[in-house]
Amino acid sequence: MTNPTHDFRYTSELAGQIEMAWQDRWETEGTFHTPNPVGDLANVDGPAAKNADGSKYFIMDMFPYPSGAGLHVGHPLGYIATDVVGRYRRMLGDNVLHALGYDAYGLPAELHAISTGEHPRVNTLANISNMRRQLRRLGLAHDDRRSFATIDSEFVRWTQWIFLQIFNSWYDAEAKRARPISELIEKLGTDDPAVIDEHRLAYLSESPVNWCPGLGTVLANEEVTAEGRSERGNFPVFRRNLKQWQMRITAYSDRLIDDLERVDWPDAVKIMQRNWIGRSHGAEVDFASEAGPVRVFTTRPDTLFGATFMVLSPEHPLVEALTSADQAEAVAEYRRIAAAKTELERQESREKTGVRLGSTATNPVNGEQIPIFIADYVLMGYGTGAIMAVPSGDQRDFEFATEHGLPIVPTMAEQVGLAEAYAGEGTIINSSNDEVSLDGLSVDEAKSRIVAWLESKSLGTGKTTYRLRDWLFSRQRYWGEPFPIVYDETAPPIALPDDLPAAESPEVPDFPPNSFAPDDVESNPEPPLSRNEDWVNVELDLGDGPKMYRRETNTMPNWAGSSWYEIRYTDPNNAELLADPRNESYWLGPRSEGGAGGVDLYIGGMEHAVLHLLYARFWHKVLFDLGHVSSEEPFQKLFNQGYIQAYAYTDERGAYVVADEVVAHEDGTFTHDGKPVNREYGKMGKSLKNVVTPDEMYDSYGADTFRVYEMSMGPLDVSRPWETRAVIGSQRFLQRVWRLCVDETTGEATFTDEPLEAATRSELHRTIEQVRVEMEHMRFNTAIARLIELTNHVTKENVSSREVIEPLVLMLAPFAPHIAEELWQRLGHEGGIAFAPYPVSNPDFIIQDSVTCVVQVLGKVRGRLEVSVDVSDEELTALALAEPNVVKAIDGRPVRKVIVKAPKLVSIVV
RNA sequence: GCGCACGUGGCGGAAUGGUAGACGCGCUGGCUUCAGGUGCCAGUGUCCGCAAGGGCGUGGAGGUUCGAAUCCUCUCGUGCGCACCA
Repeated sequence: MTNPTHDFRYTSELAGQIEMAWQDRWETEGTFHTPNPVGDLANVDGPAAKNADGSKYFIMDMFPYPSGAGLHVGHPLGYIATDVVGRYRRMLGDNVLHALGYDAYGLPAELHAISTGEHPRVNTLANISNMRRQLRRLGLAHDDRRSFATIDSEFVRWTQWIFLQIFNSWYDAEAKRARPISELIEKLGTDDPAVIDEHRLAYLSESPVNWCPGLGTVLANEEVTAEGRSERGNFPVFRRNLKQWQMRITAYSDRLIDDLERVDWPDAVKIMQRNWIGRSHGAEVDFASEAGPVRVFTTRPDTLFGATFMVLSPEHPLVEALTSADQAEAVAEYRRIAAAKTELERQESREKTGVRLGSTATNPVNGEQIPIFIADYVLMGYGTGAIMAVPSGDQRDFEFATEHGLPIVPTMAEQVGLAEAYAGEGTIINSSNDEVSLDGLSVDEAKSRIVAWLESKSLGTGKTTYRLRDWLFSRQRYWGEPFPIVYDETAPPIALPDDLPAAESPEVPDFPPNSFAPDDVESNPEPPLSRNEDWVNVELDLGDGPKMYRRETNTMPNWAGSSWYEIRYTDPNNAELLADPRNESYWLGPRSEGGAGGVDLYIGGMEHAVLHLLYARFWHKVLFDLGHVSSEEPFQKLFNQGYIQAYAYTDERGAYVVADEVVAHEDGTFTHDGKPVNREYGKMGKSLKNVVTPDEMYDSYGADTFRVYEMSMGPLDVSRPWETRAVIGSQRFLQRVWRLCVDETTGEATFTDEPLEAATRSELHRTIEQVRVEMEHMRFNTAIARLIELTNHVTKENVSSREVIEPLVLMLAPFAPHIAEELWQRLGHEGGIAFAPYPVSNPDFIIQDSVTCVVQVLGKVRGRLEVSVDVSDEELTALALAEPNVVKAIDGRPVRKVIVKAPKLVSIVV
């Protein structure tokens, strides 16, 4: 403290002392230990016990990956927000569950292990403890008894258990739910693996998968970017036929789409999930050909009469059989070129190239012989890999037809005369045969009529297809959950029974690199675990006496742990069950009949809109079907927080310079070391030299100031730039609040027991009312603005009555809990503020005897009147028309109309 | 190309169709200080004016309305998502 007269000022040093003292006290007293209905966490000593009968409220953050780089100021944004909500709900009397775990499997730890030779667990645990320290200093009200990491052997055990539940179940399409595989065995009357394994929700299959040599592993579709590269590391990805584990997420396509209606999520995320699943309704239609029926999928069966040719994907299995001798060479050449193109090249070229096969197919609705082509704009991976081409109704077909001189037959009145395809609504024309006519119908009517006709003639069926593919679930990594699967000499996978110790990762002494040159197409996946013969070969007694088995050597993707962790928070130490049903249903169960249930508030970034959030919903639904959870959805309400961005600066060579040392000039330019630099806006990162850490904020301002600043920067869901120099404003605010209670020179209490004057009391109750509304809508920036206004008001008026200071401190508590606890104690309260009741506004105290009335003339404000709130329309009109400035603005013109919204507005039209 | 957001002072951002710019940063002036910093007080959209007051202002152009940042149409720009999905 540099100023001797202000020994008791709320400085960063004092804030730090207060904050750490309260953090210790919360920990030793178990303040945030939340009671469970049953089990080891049922009884708590702390103050949370008094909320045990309150309404339950389960909040979650998207848990962090414990990266070695530690946290920057952007990371805690969501954690502070959930903490504010949690602390607010506790003060409302809710029983709040809030804890934080760590998503600890992942590639960075494995790469670090490879480069250092140190076991990834060592580095990961060190990172977790560093992150814990950084987060503890923030004062988050977490129940630390419920924290875990996905690498904990107890947690892994349950991840493996869930895998086996999925492995041992099948999807009953009629009942629209998963059922135990034993019921399928009973139903089919066989336990032959060749039959049964086909139906498992987790299954091994040889199919085209994404092979990424650069990472040395296969990847899920969701992990591959549109450019055909890995989301992590940006390495090229190749399609390869490999035998891998898959999860039958496609069985849940409809439920994953339909149940989006039952959750409170941002539309943007819902739309992304719907697009990703990509459901389209249409029909499959068979076109007769010399090689047998060629089946196509179409969403527009109503345009069948306009199908003037067919196009197969170059990889379509019937291509050879349908190729005539004189086209054989051209077809082979086209297929060769198509095969050599990467996915990206195929997508980039929009030219409608293609080759005639030389044979024809029969359009089933009119018997016409139409030519068959192959073209690479038709993809083998969607629908049936073959289309009927309707150039009048599909722009791609139109372009192809124009290119190759093929007939274009309009089937929509709206398309006639257009120089392009017409895909909208309208009236069908040119569409009839001897048995059925679609002419004059709308698109929807025509669709159902033609599908009915096709079905009656066995020429086609109504059909729904999806873009979603099954989830590729195995990885060739060391640092992931091992599969609880072994093999004997007869190939089919064998589940390790529950009572046998599940496979733990072997302690491998070294981690040889297992990736390949990024473009090495010839390379093959090679699971690191397979090199460890001692681990791979294991003697087990699975019922037929002790025998040697080989373990599955692939590991699970790092999405596994995050696909079910919400369940474990409810009962983290349960050794017998995933979670006791009484705990699970209390915290996650539906709040009302027919509800989907789930976490009450889940806050995290947009980047998981598809990946994590889709996988977690899928696993949760399987567990629901199998009776292990009472909730159908894992997350009832989702909120995407924005990101804290930062400026970075490059010098003339393009190298990043330390952002902290850059000087801004009045003309909008920036210099570093006197030399001009360029500013760019984006992420915070070590390599960009613009990282600001929470630790720096704790040192310079304290955790409370940092929390208030992050919450007051703007709406939570909007991204915005970090500005360290603006943090001071939040500190000034807290200093003013402090000064209301504590004399900066003597440290003595400054508040009094005097009652408030009516005007200030009115201000207070108005503020309480407004702040409550803002809190309910998570508009923390405006809630804080209201608190600052109240503080400034009482500071200016020199009011120091506890009647206003106490509610102010209470409302401040969710944002700045440490200073609030400290002041609450100084105000003479013993019990701590975390569970003190949130202030309630009394409308009787809100007085408003006069209000400013605005007088508009032709929409422009021309005068203001101080009037009583209950002024009558007539009175107000008279007052307004008499106001000198208004008279001047009317300028003698006749008044045509007066609109009065008493008491706030009069609008005069002349 | 398609879809969804979003464009407000020097900056971050406030505004149930009704006083545009709450709150904060910055800036200017003052007090405090040997000084720097911290703190406190006052001012701060822009143009004209000593003032009273007035003109112009929410990316741009139209429209609806007594009244539009807010609703509608078009347009420009930025961000995000999807992308030959039949």
